[in-house]
Amino acid sequence: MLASVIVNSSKQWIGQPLVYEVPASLIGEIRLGTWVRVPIGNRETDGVVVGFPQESTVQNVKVIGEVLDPELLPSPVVELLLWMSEYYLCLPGETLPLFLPPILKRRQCFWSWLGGKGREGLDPALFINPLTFEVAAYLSRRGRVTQRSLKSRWPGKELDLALQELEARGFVVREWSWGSKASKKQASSPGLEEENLRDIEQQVINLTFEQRLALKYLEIGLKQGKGNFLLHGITGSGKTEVYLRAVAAALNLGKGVIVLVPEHSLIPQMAERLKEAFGHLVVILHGDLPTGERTGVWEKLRSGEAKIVVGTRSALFAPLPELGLIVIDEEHSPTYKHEANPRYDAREVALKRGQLQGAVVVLGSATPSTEAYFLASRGQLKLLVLKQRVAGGQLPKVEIIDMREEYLQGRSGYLSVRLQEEIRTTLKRGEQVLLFLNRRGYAPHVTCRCCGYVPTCTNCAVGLTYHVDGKLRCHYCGLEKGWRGSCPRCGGSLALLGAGTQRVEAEIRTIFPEARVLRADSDSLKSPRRWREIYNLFLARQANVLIGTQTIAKGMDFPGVSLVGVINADVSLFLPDFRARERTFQLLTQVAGRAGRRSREGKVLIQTFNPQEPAIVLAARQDYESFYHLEIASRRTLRYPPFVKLARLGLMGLYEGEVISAAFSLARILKEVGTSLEVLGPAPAAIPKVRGEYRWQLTLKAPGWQELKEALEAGLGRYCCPPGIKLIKEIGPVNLW
DNA sequence: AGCACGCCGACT
DNA sequence: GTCGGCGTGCTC
Repeated sequence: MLASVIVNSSKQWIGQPLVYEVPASLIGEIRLGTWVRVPIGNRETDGVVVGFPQESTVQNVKVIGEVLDPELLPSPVVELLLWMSEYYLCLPGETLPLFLPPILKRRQCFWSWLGGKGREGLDPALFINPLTFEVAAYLSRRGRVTQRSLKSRWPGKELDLALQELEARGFVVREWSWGSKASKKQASSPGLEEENLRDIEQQVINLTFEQRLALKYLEIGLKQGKGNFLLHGITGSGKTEVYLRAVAAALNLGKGVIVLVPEHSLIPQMAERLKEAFGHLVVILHGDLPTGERTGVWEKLRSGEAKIVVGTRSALFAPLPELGLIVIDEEHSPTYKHEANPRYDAREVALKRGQLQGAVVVLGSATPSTEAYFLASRGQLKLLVLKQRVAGGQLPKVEIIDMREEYLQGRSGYLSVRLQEEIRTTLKRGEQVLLFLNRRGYAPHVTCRCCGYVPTCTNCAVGLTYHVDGKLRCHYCGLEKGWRGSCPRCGGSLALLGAGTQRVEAEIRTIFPEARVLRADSDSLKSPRRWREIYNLFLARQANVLIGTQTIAKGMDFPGVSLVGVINADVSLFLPDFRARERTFQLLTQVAGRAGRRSREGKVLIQTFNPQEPAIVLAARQDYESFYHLEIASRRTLRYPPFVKLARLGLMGLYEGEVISAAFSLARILKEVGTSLEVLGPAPAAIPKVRGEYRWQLTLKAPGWQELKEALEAGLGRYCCPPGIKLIKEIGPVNLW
């Protein structure tokens, strides 16, 4: 019997699994996901079993030495690992780390005596092997002994045979557990507080009709162990209540739950809601947890001590052996795409994991991705709709402000007269204002008035942004440059153009000196603690104006806010990305949803130079369906997802000429192999140079994943990547490159 | 990690 | 001509 094993070579996992022989003594002990000790070269290391090939082309197949843990990973999780490696074109050894904690802790193997009291009842003649009697006598005295101690007492192969004989005849049983402390048998009750569950049950009365209907579908799915759903609920419609009730239903079936949120800052509020209901069954998992903590959480989930994990996309790989439900909140968020190998999409992986483990998958959003809504229209996701706002909250009044007119009237600031008026009256009423701007820093464009010189980053070939501390910064690599105010080329004066969060903050402080202003962007939020501080200050009304970027657009619930201003709705609209309009629509809809979440009527002002743009007009009307129909028509016409499957091949290197010629020769090969493959490019990447490396790209279109993969395999098989060039393979790219 | 192989520069 | 620097790649 053979096993393929992902082997650890020092700190790295070898990409391609290696084939070993399973010794007769370990057959039955080894399955998918077993952690084993194996020989490699002239030494030993550990590895994870990921398959059982029939044959091997390798001559000197070595033999697996020892089982370190029979079930490090649940089998379906190993299947998921292999599927991901194939789907995203990477090696299993690259995928494995996603599924493992930073420190692998070994469980101990124990042998427990079952066969009656003392050695009196034991007859040496009962056993074939003479050692067996001795071992039996020893075990019957001690009751429970680690394998390690038996090995030290009886070194050599004989012991294994003795234990095998005892196990086969039911005298002893093998157990795996942590440490040497006496077995703490508690696996019976999941530890769920009955009272809390009852609370949850009672809350069903307070659900709206739509929420109850959605829940009903989810419960049916949970009972059947299958079903994929798109929960389309406008902001404030109570998606979270539906999630909570579905979680309770999954727990009642003895199953675990994974809840994903798009970013860090959103974990606490989701976790708090879940902890209120399910207490210590809830754990948090994300990339920035300290190593030890991450390992602890991972163990709790694996052992069943914890059953609900809340986290960012990496929490999708939590080792839950019994999985009932996966929730992906704010499903449309681009953060669900991983930007390193393996370049997976958490939404796709969640659907696959659900299928492999018999779990229900719920994608939730107020503004679903075009792809998800399309799947729903095809019946591949069951659409659940929440159109009503709960607790009498009203949709805000949205007003679009045409900034072209402002400028025609000779105004030069970044706050329109109308927005200033509204800020003034809002502050007078003692209410709060949220200002949204997608750019940090002070001025994103710096240009010489005389010769047109633009200070750029030497590493990244992008323009530098001026910051209030008097420095020019690159927003890609963080490079800082001093500022002299004059052009280094002609000595002319440099103009500061465009507005970032700092500039808007300055403008607010000038116009409203009495306002208490807070700024929330990645400059002011260096640490998650700082974000928490700002959040709490604003919530406690210690400030009345909050200016921010992305982070404040998502999920934040400030009851005191009655005015939301979008400074420049156009920034994201004209990016060279087929999803630019969708992003703009989503962003504006989410931002608008921040106003008037409670009973107070809210107002939203959107400043734009494109007041007719459908993404803006329809966001203002909170009209998702109309936007979707426009968008899906455009995707069909232009042949973009979901009508085709995309891939991106990125080439990086220190010398531009080499990168370009590599890109062209790769393109030529792909054009030759492609029957159903459409090759776009080569073209320089959107950011053509990052951290000193030049980047070119090819975009590939195919009818589906299968065709894409076949063409890529054929093409890349014939392509020899020159030294000094890095090739990045990405299936289903989501972000600009 | 270890170990082989391999391709350049300094030596006998 | 050979010896040996350590960069790169392989380990079933």
